[in-house]
Amino acid sequence: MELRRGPWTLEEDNLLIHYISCNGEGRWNSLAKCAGLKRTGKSCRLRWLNYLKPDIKRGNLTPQEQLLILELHSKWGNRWSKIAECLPGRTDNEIKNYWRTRVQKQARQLKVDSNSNKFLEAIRRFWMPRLLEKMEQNSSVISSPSSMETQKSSPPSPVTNPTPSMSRCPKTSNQVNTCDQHREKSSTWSNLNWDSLDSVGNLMVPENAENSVIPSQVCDNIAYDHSVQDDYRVNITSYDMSALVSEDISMSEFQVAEFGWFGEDLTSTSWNTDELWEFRKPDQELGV
DNA sequence: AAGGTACCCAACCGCGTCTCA
DNA sequence: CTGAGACGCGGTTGGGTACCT
Repeated sequence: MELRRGPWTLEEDNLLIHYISCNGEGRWNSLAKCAGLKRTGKSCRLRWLNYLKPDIKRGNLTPQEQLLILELHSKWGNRWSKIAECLPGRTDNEIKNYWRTRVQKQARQLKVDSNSNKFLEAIRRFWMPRLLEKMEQNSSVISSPSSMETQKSSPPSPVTNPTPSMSRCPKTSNQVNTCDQHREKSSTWSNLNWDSLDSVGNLMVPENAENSVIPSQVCDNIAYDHSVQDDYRVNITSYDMSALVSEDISMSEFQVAEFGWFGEDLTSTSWNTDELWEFRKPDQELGV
């Protein structure tokens, strides 16, 4: 029998869902045959785990999820499945994609290794606090959680949307995107402060940034202290970020190539205001 | 308007580990 | 113990879409 490859069709999704709902998952090779799917067991498993499984959370990663990913990756490295265990409803594939497309891109532009201490410290000392600051700002203009627009995490709907089209939020006009735009800026990082952030948290990048490095004396002297408890799954919302925002290091000590990432997330991520409030409730557990 | 580019993400691939006969 | 099949993980690719020039 010739095996099918490529994108799954609605019919295939329905076959897989129906079979698993009746017989459970596992034994993927035989499952594929019994369900009448011309797919490998591997393909069926992947489709189920990454897309069709009912408890999969759709939509962009919330800021707190992003923070958790950064923190866990600094501890565990590319252990995507292990990291995914701490983010209910998120798949290792999704987290891996996030890391590769967002985080590693920033590291490349900084010309540092995404696993280096320098990059980690840049994240922890500036991006995370800045993200939290943005969250504070956003929450302060919100009158009440109940009035917020709510984005419910919805299970995949293969019947109506087997392969959802991607949607990218348009970039704001003042967002920094390209090296050409960077070259237009003449300021130096020694002059950089938080006022260099645009309205959505992007850092406005100076001309000479691409040749700059983060001073090692700054990063190397910092003891890397993981304050996160091992049981991330339980403590996902009680993660204390206060230490991150209380550090007294000026931005001018760091020289970076582009910090568009968190700012971009703040605009492109459809994290909702309910989640912001949830993030501020220290004792609440997240979907565990 | 059209072509080029960047981005996102679903899906595939290779390989290591596990399980069981 | 060993070999085969199943499973799971991490790396990579390719297609679709949005944005840019």
